[in-house]
Amino acid sequence: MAVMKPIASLDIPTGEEWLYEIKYDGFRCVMHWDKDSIRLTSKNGKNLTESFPEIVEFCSEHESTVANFLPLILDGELVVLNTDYQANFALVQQRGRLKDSTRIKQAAEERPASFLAFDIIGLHGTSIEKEPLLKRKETLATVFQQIGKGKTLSFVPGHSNPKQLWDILFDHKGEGLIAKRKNSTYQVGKSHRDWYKIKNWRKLHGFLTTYDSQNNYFTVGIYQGDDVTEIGKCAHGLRETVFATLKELFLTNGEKRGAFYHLPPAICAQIHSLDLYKNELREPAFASLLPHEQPSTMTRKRLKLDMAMLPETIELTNTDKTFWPKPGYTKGDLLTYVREISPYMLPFLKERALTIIRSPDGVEKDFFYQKHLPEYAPNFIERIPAGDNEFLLTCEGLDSLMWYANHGTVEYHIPFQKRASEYPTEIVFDLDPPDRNSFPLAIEAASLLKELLDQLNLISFVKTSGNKGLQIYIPLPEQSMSYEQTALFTQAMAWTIEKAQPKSFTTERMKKNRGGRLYIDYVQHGKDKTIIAPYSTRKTPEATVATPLFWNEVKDGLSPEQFTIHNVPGRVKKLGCPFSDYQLAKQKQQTESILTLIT
DNA sequence: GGTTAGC
DNA sequence: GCTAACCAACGCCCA
DNA sequence: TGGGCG
Ligand SMILES: [Mn+2]
Ligand SMILES: [Mn+2]
Repeated sequence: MAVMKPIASLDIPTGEEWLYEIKYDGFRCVMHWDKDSIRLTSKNGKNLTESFPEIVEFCSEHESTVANFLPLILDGELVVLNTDYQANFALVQQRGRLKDSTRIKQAAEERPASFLAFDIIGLHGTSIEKEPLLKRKETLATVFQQIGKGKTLSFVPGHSNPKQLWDILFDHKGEGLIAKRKNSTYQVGKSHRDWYKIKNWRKLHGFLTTYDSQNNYFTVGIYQGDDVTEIGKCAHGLRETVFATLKELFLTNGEKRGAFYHLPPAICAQIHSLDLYKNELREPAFASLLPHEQPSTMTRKRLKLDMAMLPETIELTNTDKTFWPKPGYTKGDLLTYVREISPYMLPFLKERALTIIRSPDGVEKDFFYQKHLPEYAPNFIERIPAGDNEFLLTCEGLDSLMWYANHGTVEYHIPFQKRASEYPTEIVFDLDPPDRNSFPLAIEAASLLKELLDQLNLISFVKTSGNKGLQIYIPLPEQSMSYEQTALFTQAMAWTIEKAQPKSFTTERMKKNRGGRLYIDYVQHGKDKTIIAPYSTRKTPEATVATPLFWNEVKDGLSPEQFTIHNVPGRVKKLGCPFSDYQLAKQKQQTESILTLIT
């Protein structure tokens, strides 16, 4: 299926005539949607229909909503989304390779794909390629008004402010932007000057070790300790004269082995790349040569920081300082973690007054709680007045999060209500075993609680606290219950659990009276109480994270130490965020059963 | 981590 | 100019 | 009222 292809560009074209879209990393795909017939075709003509049954199923179910438009042709990107702004190419690629329909079905269940439509080129069976882009976008919007909101099939909106869009994209570490001329027609191929792609390149540092005279590629290496590791091969991006000089250098001074010419680490370069996947750079290209830099500085550690794309809004200090001595994680690792996890974590921090724990010299050194913003804090942190010329802490975006992390914040605690609201946004059960060894008690209690909540038809979520226990969330619709009501419910449930297994569970507050039993901390849910935020790091020796779980993970073998700043970002990308449907559940939650129970 | 009193 | 000291929460419960 | 608790 021949499609209109964007032309690579290093900078964003600006002006009134341009419309901007998020670029997603997936399969470029055209959807032919006719009555009782959905066909997905890649840009190379490959039929993808069988590989993405969830898309086909969604369309079939919603066919009646678009009956008036059929047959229609949508152009878009077939993706597996990590977040609204970042797609997971590795996963969509794996999906495309699956042959067995059972395995395809399973993958569609675990990580469902989305078709993100950015253009419509056929309507009522006739081509509308000659209509201007803005008109096609309007048509597309009309079609999607009928289909409705949904994750499986959605609409990529155009934006007029590229700076704003780039900021969002940067915060989410998205793939890039597409700039499209508003009045342009749809022209297959690349012979146009109307669509440009601007990628969100990571800029990393390495040295060149080998020249391959067969294909003109240079191998990029870095130091890993004293050893040199190769991370990719690079040919494009240099001016012709520079490239020729570089080639000549390798040919004359390099040690020849077959078609290869080797040099010891000396020539340094800045490289553009989309990502590092399995120690291999994706789409690397030269940005520039760095004649004044030392190859000894091009280390694995520096690569990690380069790939993290930490915001440059504030100066990030002491990135080498050890914060978790036991596993050897540094402040740089903390900053990298919060940067990576922010799209998943920020929704739970926004619009709430925070209580943080800071431990500026690492988790084994002095720490303190903080609820008020110091006067010297940057202006981009929103201030909630709290009398006495004091202001409560807020965290509305990545820049704020980075500022907190740079100040040695290792824990983020949040209240159950948003600022300027009296109503809890969720009910949370806090299950505290006496120690890590008793974590199985938390698994037991959580499973029991889950059964009870299921019987009440309540949607619940579970996370590790990152310390010793588990916490169970019941999202509530806006202003649906008061704290007085939720208190009655948490107390009733706590007593039910305690009564069910009094030898294992207790609501006794005094530690000395608990006798090795798990504490059902129902007091912890209330106004002005706080709970550790999802994905917050913890001040534990192992650098554990308060980690959202899938309910089917709550079983023997689960333990809090399995989830650390080292592996949680990867876990969330691979498995998805178990709390991704939290907002949806909040809307759908039926609280009648709770209200009945407490009256 | 940032600020400030004291040397 | 440097170092050291100082500062950075709070509400509820019950003996 | 202050120590325990989170
Ligand atoms: Mn607790
Ligand atoms: Mn310090």
